Amino acid sequence: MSRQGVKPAAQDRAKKTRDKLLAAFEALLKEKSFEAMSVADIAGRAGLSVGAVYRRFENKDAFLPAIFDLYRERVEALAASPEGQYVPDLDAGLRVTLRGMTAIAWSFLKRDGHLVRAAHLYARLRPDLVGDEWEAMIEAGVASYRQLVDAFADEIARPDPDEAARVLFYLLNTSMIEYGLYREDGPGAALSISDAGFTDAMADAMYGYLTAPEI
Amino acid sequence: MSRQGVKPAAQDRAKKTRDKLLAAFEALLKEKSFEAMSVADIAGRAGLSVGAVYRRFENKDAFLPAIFDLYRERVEALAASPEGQYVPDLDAGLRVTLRGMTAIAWSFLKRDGHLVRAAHLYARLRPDLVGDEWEAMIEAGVASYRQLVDAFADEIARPDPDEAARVLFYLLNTSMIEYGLYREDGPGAALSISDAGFTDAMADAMYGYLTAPEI
Amino acid sequence: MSRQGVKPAAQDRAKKTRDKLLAAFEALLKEKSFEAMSVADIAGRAGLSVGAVYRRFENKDAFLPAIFDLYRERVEALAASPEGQYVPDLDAGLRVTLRGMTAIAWSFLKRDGHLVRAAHLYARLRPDLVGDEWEAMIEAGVASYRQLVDAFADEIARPDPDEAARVLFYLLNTSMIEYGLYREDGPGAALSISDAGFTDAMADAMYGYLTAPEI
Amino acid sequence: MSRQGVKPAAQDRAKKTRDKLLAAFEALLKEKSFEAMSVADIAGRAGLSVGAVYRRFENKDAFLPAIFDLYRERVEALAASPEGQYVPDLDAGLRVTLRGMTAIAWSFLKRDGHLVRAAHLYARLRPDLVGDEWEAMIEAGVASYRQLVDAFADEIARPDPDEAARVLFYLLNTSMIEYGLYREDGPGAALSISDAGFTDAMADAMYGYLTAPEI
DNA sequence: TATGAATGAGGCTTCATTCAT
DNA sequence: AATGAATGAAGCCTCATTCAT
Repeated sequence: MSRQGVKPAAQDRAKKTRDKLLAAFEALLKEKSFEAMSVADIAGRAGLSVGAVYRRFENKDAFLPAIFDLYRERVEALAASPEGQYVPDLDAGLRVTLRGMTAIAWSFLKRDGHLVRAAHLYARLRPDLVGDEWEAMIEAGVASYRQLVDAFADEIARPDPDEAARVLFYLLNTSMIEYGLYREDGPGAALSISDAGFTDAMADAMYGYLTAPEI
Repeated sequence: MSRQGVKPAAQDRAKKTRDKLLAAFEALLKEKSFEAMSVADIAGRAGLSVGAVYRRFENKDAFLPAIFDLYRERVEALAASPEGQYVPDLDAGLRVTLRGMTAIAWSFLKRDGHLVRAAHLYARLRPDLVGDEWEAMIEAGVASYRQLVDAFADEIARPDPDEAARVLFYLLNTSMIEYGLYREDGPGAALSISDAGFTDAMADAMYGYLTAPEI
Repeated sequence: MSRQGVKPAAQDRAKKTRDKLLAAFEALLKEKSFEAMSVADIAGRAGLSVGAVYRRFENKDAFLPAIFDLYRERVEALAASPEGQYVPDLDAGLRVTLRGMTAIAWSFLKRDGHLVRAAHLYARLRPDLVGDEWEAMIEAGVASYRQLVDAFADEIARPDPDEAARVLFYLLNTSMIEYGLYREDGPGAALSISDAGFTDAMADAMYGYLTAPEI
Repeated sequence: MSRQGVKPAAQDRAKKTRDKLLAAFEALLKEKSFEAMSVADIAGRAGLSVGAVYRRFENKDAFLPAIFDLYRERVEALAASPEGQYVPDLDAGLRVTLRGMTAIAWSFLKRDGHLVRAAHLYARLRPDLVGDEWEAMIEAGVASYRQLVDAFADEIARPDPDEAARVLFYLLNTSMIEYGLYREDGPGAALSISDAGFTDAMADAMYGYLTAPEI
């Protein structure tokens, strides 16, 4: 029987196995780092055997790209959800809108931070394996910031809206993640501030960047 | 007074060995991650045997705190050097001063980024071993920002100067490091911008944070 | 009922491997001490890889309790065999019966002395790991001596039959083992005597203990 | 300067160093087994350097014979002391005399058991290194028992006095050591008896052996 | 001569991967 | 297809011994 001729039932089963493995992998990601996790761990958590893992994944490293798949999936789910609709509220103004955005980003981090953490970590530790997984995510993010920049063009002093959107994307991600994921284990430990105070401060920084007049 | 029962000559040799090991360790840190580095690697790079490593370091993990020692050492060296003297130039104003600071931070990153990278990475991966290494560094950094905040109190809208200094410390570190160390392997890939453009943008964000009026 | 989720075939294989390892371990025990034996030795002797050892035994020390398992197994096999049936022969009398017992113990030592040696050695060297392995063996042994003490109550002068059985157990074990296992390497070197002469002498000592009148 | 020409002062120093090492070795023997003890341990305990150890002892194993030297030394000291004079008291009789002997042996074990333990252990574990250290000790011991056998020839039924003395030596050593040194970690755990009860029981066993009539 | 630093073989253990069933 | 047993390279660490100072 040809490869294409795999029966739907078999395909279903194969997919179900893969999903079980990915779910197990994600669950473990909440508990330990990728290195600290053995293939047997993943298999066991999925209720499968080690051999089954190697039927679905070429090797352990093949799980790393899955981090980005899951990450993207959650971002898209957020974007599609009502919660994620930060429609630029022109009446409220840029600053308030930015505060709304940082608050949403914060809640995303609280929920799916393990994926964000893993994505950032392995982009650093194994850049070769991560490859261009970032690009699609970045471009999607930048595009949505571009909408915001365009919507509030009046308030914004930056001459290049694309660059502004990119800096915005960079600043939001960077500033939120460090504190949201590693508060006590890095520069975030300097802060003694409430969560809302923090997200507002970051929004203000972005606001300041966007509205600072040319020197 | 010399260490009990250890002759000065022996002490010298011991120190020289330790220094060789630390130099080898730091060199390897530029090439690979701590996990990817074996004790034999460190010994070989230092021109020593494995046993010599274990005479100076209790175990492999004992090298991790050394990352912070080296980091601190370099920060102090910078602070003591003419280059590191960003005396608040009251005439130039806050914004220009901040740009000067981000530029200095940038050059530090270009030179000693491997230490910064390692410090951030292992603060995340091995928080237990890193302990309170951050604290002293953080407090020193915050203190110097506090001077700046006080010097430019007129321009600054934030009501709490200590909090402002802390957010400043956090923002500077976070925003510079991500781009300086991982440009292509994270959100930094969104940016297509010159180095100076980047450091200025980050300075502007900090400026914006400091000067944004209360809502 | 089979172990959860483990097919009988796999179970068989697993057991076979464990048995191979134990056989190899026992064989090595005849040649060298536990410390002198590496895990690779055991694996090699069993025709297996090092990893296979660690699938069946948590670590090298986990082999130590096996010494006692094997020991017990052999004692039980002896007790179940015709040779091991030293039914108290009331007509022959206590002294002759004791001589029969020491002779049986002697032949056991000649056959399974390596286990006895290892058991005694590691009970001394690693008492923590041996734990209460002795207890069951001791109580079983004491119980069988108690039968003998009761059977020959007429001939025996000791007032407390339980204590008598315990001293008997102690004396038999102690006196036989030293000479049987280490003849030339300890106090046993003092003796120049035939095997039968030795076992008879030990039996006489036990007889003397049992029959000595109260002072 | 020729080897013989070593000055007395230097010889003194050499001897003092050796003595310090032996004292340290013996002290460590009370705490841990020979294998568990490193050369650095011995040197450190003696307040000397590792190199100094290797100047006095060819290698670590060269300490093993010292166990027997110390053992012998203590036995001789006991024999020379008033306490050790178990002059056969003909009036008291053989059985009482034997009880006196086991009591003396017991007190020796309580004091110098660490040497006895080590001697027995390494005679087993390293018979090659121990060589004929036992012989002199054995012959000395046997000789003293021979005196006793001769003194009480009337009470003793054994036809061969030399053999009797040898069995006596063997039984005393063997039966006392096991209980005195390893009570809980071997057959001795079977006994629940007072110290005096134990030594008396062993004496009775020896008495029984000596007085049992020929069959 | 003494010190203690350096050596390096060898032991234990882990775990990604392969393979027999 | 699935299972889980087996493999074996590779890493960490110890410590007897040697050697530079």
